[in-house]
Amino acid sequence: MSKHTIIRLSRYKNALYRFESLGFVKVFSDNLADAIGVTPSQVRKDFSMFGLSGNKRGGYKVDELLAKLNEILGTNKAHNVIVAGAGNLGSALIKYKGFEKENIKITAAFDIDHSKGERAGEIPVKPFDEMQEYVRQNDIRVGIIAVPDMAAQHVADVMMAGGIKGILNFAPIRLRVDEGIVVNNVNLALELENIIYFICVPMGSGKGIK
Amino acid sequence: MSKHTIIRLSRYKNALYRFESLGFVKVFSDNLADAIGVTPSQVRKDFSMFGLSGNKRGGYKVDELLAKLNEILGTNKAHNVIVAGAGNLGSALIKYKGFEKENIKITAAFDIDHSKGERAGEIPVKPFDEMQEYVRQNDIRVGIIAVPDMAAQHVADVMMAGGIKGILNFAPIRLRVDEGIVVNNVNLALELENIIYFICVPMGSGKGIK
DNA sequence: CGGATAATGTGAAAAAAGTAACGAAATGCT
DNA sequence: AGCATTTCGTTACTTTTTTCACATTATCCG
Ligand SMILES: NC(=O)c1ccc[n+]([C@@H]2O[C@H](COP(=O)([O-])OP(=O)(O)OC[C@H]3O[C@@H](n4cnc5c(N)ncnc54)[C@H](O)[C@@H]3O)[C@@H](O)[C@H]2O)c1
Ligand SMILES: NC(=O)c1ccc[n+]([C@@H]2O[C@H](COP(=O)([O-])OP(=O)(O)OC[C@H]3O[C@@H](n4cnc5c(N)ncnc54)[C@H](O)[C@@H]3O)[C@@H](O)[C@H]2O)c1
Repeated sequence: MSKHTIIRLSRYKNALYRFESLGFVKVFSDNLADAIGVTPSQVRKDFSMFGLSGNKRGGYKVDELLAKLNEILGTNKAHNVIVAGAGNLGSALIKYKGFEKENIKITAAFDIDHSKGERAGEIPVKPFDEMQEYVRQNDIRVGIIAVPDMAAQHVADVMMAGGIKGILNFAPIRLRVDEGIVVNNVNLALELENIIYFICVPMGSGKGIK
Repeated sequence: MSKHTIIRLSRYKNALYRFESLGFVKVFSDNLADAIGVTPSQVRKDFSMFGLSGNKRGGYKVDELLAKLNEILGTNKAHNVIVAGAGNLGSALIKYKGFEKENIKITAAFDIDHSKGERAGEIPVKPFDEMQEYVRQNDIRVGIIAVPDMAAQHVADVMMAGGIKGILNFAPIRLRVDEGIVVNNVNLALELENIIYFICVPMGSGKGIK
């Protein structure tokens, strides 16, 4: 199943929560399409791929659809996540409350610098040495890498050794991982570069215009 | 030109810097392909779309290719960027040194909370009221949104009113923007959800397997 | 110097993703 | 109840993206 499809499912889900809080009890493919910026066909096709069906004229029932999407996406169950690196970015993530409403909970952070222990809110910042054992004991499946580039591969290796299956990586390098390990990279410099390219091109050199 | 192509160009560029620092003077499409995880054909096709050419047997000269990529991507010129919101995420961004090596500089941050002024390093945190004028006077073209969801659309509107053309948005909402404005969204909860889906599926319900 | 080789550049083929179109079924209205 | 209407679900089509394949040409080496 394509990654893009899954991303859209998450977006539908978020849109549905907004519709729900607005008092909607049913939605049409048009509504969802507008909400996330795709065509109604796309919505229906995405749904049909997962056997999500509505009523021929009544659209989709918001609560049912939400329940099914949460089940498909795994967001009906709680997921515990750890963070490696409690520096600038790591502490921002630790303090963020927004993950919990998606049923995702950061349970611990790990850093080689012990002094980071204090300043990161409620979530404990533990010594990095303890990470692998913590991961194993608590059956953690997802880890976030927020350490400097040079340390990222090593951290990934330790995560995998502990049994982690998915990594969200903020370091601007390509991690070498075992078969079956899922890695999503967030490269912010690259996002900015990308924006810069697209705002420069239209008035730009003439190169690169199709 | 496709966004994905541009992202790959940025990746090639990063890989090339690493090759350069390793002493490489020329590279082949194979090297670049391995480095960023695509096929050699893809590399050559990407390059050919921008008239980037190498030598039939000697590959590509690293320094020349880098110069051309930097020109195409706009990274040969410095770009000034502002941040709205100097909270957890905003301050992490402000303190990050990594953007400067891509010739991107955060010149100011803006927050409605004046007390944020102190704790954000060298870059000044100014009152949000001053943002629009600052953007205009300094000809800022790119803004980063790191304010709470509810404030994000308003911040985007002010940015656009000041003349900003590209937005990197961390708030988990879809911004409504004028024609021609480029928006890149970074939705971290969604990235985590996505990872969770893909690590759950293989052993999962059997649903959703193609 | 000339043939062997290795790597490019590109057009054609394949695959993937997205869009449109339309029959079928549920709803509401008279 | 019957009819008109609306919206789904699915199939067929279009567009985009990626991969393949190979002619072309620069380089190496005897
Ligand atoms: N801060 C940002 O806004 C930002 C933006 C883009 C990318 N990034 C990337 O995110 C990562 C983290 O950035 P940051 O600004 O938080 O850096 P930082 O230097 O503030 O924090 C890194 C933390 O990792 C810890 N650390 C170092 N080596 C470690 C190891 N082997 N094991 C465990 N912990 C270790 C350090 O003690 C430090 O606390 C970097 O790879 C950076 O390139 C950050
Ligand atoms: N912190 C994270 O790790 C994280 C993760 C995912 C998403 N996000 C998103 O990033 C955004 C920022 O998150 P955060 O954790 O830094 O929040 P935060 O609450 O720490 O910081 C938000 C800052 O924005 C300021 N602000 C509020 N309204 C404003 C306005 N109208 N104009 C200017 N400034 C204003 C506040 O004073 C505050 O300093 C949010 O949209 C959040 O959903 C953050």
